Amino acid sequence: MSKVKKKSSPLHVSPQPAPKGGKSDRTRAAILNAALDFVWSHPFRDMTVTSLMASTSVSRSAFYQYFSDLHEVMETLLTMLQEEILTADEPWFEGVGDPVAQMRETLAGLVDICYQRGPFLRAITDAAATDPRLEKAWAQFLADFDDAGTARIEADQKQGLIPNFEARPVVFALNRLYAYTLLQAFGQHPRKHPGPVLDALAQIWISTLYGSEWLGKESSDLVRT
Amino acid sequence: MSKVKKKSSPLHVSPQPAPKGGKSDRTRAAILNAALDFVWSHPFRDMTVTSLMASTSVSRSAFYQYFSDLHEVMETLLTMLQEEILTADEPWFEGVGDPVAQMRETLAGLVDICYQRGPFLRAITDAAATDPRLEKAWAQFLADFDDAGTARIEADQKQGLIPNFEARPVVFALNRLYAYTLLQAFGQHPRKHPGPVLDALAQIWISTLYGSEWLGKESSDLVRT
DNA sequence: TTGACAAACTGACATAGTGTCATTAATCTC
DNA sequence: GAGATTAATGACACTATGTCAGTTTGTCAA
Repeated sequence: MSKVKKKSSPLHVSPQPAPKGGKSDRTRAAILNAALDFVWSHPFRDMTVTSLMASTSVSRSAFYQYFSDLHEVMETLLTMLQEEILTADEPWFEGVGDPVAQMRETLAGLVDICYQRGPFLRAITDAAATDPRLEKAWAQFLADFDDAGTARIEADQKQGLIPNFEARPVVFALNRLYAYTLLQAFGQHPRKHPGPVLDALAQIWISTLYGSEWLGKESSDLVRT
Repeated sequence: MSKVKKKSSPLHVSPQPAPKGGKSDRTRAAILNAALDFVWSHPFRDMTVTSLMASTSVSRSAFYQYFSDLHEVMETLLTMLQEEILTADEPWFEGVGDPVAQMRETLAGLVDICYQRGPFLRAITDAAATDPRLEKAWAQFLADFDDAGTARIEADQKQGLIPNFEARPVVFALNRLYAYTLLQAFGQHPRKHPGPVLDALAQIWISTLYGSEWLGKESSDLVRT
């Protein structure tokens, strides 16, 4: 199940250095990297086409041959993040074994990614506030988790592992819990420590779904700080 | 404890029609109302000073005698919302009686307000993404709830009503759960039905803090739909 | 009623950022 | 190396912002 994927640089994904297709888009990659660099230490609202292209070797107008605007850049980066997340281990969403152990592992993995990518994630949601397309893409990103989580819970309910409540609204709320807690904890420097954040999230998910009797051991050692 | 406050119009707060101080700011009120009207049916990103002032009887430049920019308008409205919320009943945050019953009541009250003000709340957070001052104000708004919730939980822990975990990170997460679930459920037309949303939130809060044995009756009848 | 002072408002301007386009420069192919 | 295709550029038009000098409106004392 787990494809081993080489972890990319802590600062930013290196976007297709020698891509497929017809175009030899070194400039495109430079723009994406410039955006990642920028967003690591500045809020998205301060990003302009001018400031972005200043850190490349080409002129401002070249930007428009690769992207129609800044939001399209962010949308591209969101897609990359999505791939990174989908490649990671998420046993709870698919597995059929011990749900509590799988839940801990899944939560820890997502916390780890969001800790690494915090400011960048933050930039995506900030950007989504000013663009309908990106807003939709972000909403869809969350909605996919809603579907997967609902499916898993309904399966566990059939097995009697989880009491019979209406799964979808609970998953909706738990996913917003997840996304926006991580966003606010890790989206800005200085980031909070991931340990206590993970503990809190695991506690809430597990006691809501499986009952507080499962809350034995701390899980913060599953994430590298 | 509960001051009875007349409920303002479902569409928008009527901002100080005959205020204190020196200025006879009818125009100021007109601007605030125009902003509320606008934001009820359009995303904040489409709001411009021109479009706002078009629905008043004065010119665009008059705007700048009352507010330095659009974000300051939103900040003013956030303050009003804050007052509305602080005036509402929130027995859980202050009370000392039966915590589960108080929790349900508090949650129901907040769900109700957020349902009424959904698109407006949404506009505030969208606007916060593009302005440091407003961003800070919104963060402080949430932080106040973090403090109040932490205090209540620590008190209940001393009484043995809640197990001894570290309260602050859990409250932080639960408040993000709360805020962003309501925001995404009610922030856009068509809004979700408040009933299932409240049920999900109550279930998560109560089973996390007091244990799932308290999850007897549905609480959705506490909110008017 | 008039004059004078302040408050409220306005039109015109300077600025910043966006997105487009005709043109030039670079690179590849034969 | 000539021609063709791709990449990059500078100049322009446009939108929205925020400022300011100046005009209108309202109030009140003489």
